[in-house]
Amino acid sequence: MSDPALACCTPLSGTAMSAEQAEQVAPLLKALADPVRLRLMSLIASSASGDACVCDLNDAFDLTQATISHHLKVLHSAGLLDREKRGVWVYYAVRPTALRAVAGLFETAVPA
Amino acid sequence: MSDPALACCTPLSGTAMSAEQAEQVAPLLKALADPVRLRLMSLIASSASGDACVCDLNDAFDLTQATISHHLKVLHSAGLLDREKRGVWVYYAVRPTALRAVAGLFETAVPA
DNA sequence: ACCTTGTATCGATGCTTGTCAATACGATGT
DNA sequence: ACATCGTATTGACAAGCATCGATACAAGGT
Repeated sequence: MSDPALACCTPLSGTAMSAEQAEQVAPLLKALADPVRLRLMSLIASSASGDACVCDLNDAFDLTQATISHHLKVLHSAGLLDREKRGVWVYYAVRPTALRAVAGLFETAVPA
Repeated sequence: MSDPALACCTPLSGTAMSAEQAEQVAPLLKALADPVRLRLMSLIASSASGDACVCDLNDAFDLTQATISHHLKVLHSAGLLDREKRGVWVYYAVRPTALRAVAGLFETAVPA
């Protein structure tokens, strides 16, 4: 189980998805299905450099540092965020492949 | 709170999403973040008629009828499914607008 | 060596959730 | 009226989760 974010590419519509596919994608959605984690993803994704320092993320919320750290861990373990330590600070960046895997679910598959 | 599925249109990337937006979209993702509910959505969405009878959905899972009914209720309350009673049977159909609202989150916003 | 600062982990707590057995409701047929 | 069939609801239970305070770890600076 190296990369939890390999769930890919079968849209909801079209042909019914298998139970295995559902079990693979559901954890990604579960990781995203929290207001705080959604905002964390959004903050990181919309940052100019493409990544964000935990120190900045902490200030954006009215929550304990422990709680933010927990949410970042959830997103990281789901394969949605990359983690890189630079000196004392830790930077998180979104994994485009993981996000694309989820996006694939919602491709309407309707030409127009 | 007429339509819980009006959350719309600000992708994760681009500009950071507001706390209110996150609180609106998160319930939709939470409703989808379950393997059984994902398969239910997929089964319904991929059905030829566009909707599916509960009687058929029950047979597709190794779960109690009560459990399936519960999951359908979750999806319906989230605004992801429409419910229509035809005679003795109940048919569920996906709400395209709701699905599109979620899909909007993952639009890469990259032209190419 | 020590203290400081940034981040992660631990343990606890209260709330939510997935599942079931049992039961209720509602429509149809006899 | 009654029995039947499809679906929803209720109540209960175990498991999971978001949050916190406290603490640990790790890297730099003095």
